[in-house]
Amino acid sequence: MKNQTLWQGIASDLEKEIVAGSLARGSRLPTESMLSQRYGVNRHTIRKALSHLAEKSLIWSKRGSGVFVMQKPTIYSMGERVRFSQNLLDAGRTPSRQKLSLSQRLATHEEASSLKIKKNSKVHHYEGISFADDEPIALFHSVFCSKRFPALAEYIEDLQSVTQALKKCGVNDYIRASTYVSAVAASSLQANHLRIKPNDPLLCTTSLNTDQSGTPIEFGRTYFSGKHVTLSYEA
Amino acid sequence: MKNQTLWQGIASDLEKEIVAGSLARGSRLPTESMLSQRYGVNRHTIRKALSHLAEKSLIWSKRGSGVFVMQKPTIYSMGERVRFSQNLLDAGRTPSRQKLSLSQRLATHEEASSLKIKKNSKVHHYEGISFADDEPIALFHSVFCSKRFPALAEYIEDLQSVTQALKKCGVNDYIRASTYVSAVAASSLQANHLRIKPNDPLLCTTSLNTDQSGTPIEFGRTYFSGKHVTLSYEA
DNA sequence: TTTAATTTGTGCGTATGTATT
DNA sequence: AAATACATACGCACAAATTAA
Repeated sequence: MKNQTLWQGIASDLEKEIVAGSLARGSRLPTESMLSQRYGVNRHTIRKALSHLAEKSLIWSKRGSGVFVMQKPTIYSMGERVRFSQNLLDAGRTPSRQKLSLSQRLATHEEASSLKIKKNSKVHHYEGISFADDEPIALFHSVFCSKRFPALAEYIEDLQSVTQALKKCGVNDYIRASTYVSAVAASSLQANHLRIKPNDPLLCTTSLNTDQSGTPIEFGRTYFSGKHVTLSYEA
Repeated sequence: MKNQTLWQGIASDLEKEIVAGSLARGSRLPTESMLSQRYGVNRHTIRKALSHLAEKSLIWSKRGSGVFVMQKPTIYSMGERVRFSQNLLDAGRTPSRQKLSLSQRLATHEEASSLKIKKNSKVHHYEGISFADDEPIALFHSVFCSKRFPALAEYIEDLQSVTQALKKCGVNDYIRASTYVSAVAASSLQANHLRIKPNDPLLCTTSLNTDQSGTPIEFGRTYFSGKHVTLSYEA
């Protein structure tokens, strides 16, 4: 480990602290000024080291706020009932969602056949970003039959929860009927939203939820950041 | 595209020149000093922009030499006769190889069964890096039956070519019998050799070459950098 | 609600080290 | 051996976002 530059030494030093746990996951690092004093180097040198750790997705920074240690990959359970918020709470994370769009449009062929509705039926299209502790971990978009759930959009808008909105529509429970998983590379747009790099691996799940009678309710795709999420298929 | 910082504007400017072709693939960029004069900014600002383009694998820099535009992905043909050098020459690239190791050891079960030799037979193990225009594009390792080719190692050492070394051993032609392709994430060691980031996608090919009579000659794996190589299966 | 302090981000200037030409 | 070109590092100043008073 000789012949290291200053920033390389500092970066590997901080990395050791992170993997050892003395810098806890999710915690805030000392400020750049603090670190530059501690190591006796210029702030730019600290920033170069931090930049390297950020590239490796070990930390992420927020202007005006601080630099934070990335959380461990989230284990996302894919059982019969898939509930975003509960999954994250179970993993000890704080869930939140950001709406990107919520509108009505005509169903695609794939959507119509999956939902078992007529082609060119109107559907609610809900699209957004899922966060865990302010870290984006997934992009989702799903469609619901407008005819069956006329007021769903308003409920989602108010409640910020698909599960709660569906309850308002009389659907007290829904079941994951099928899930397909594939691996794709992130587009630049997706990468931007998920704060990762383009072409980073994404887990793409295509899923269909039905009510208890087996009638399709929701069809959608979710792109999980491969760095942050591990899908789990345990019973 | 408003509200851009200086380095962002310069980076997107240079990126446009690269994709448009006015900065040719493989060519050298103006020096950082030149660019800082051209754009009327400090050299550090140029370096920040270049650093961003390097992260996107659009350019790469060599200390003391210059900054170069990355080559296009290499179309690597996987026809009946797979020849590393000829493939690259066909693609207009300059091929070279760097030996990492060349030694003898016992064949693994997989290698022995593929080469149709007895288990625990000795094999030549040849491992290295393939370059195109000084850019590493693949890691390879392959094994040959030591009993059949006793002097192969010396020939490879001298000739730096598997095809030529095999000719010295009396194999004037060999044929790709089978190729399996999968996608894996780069280990840190692989990433280091290929100048990419850990977990970047690699194309892993497992292949078996035989002579004209169908007798196995060479069994090996090659890990292509997904950024630089596209495998082609055209006839 | 407004203000002030804090913290990260951008940018310039300078100097020196190191590898290549 | 000398010039060139990228890499590292220090110091200063200000902008932009956040947070706390």
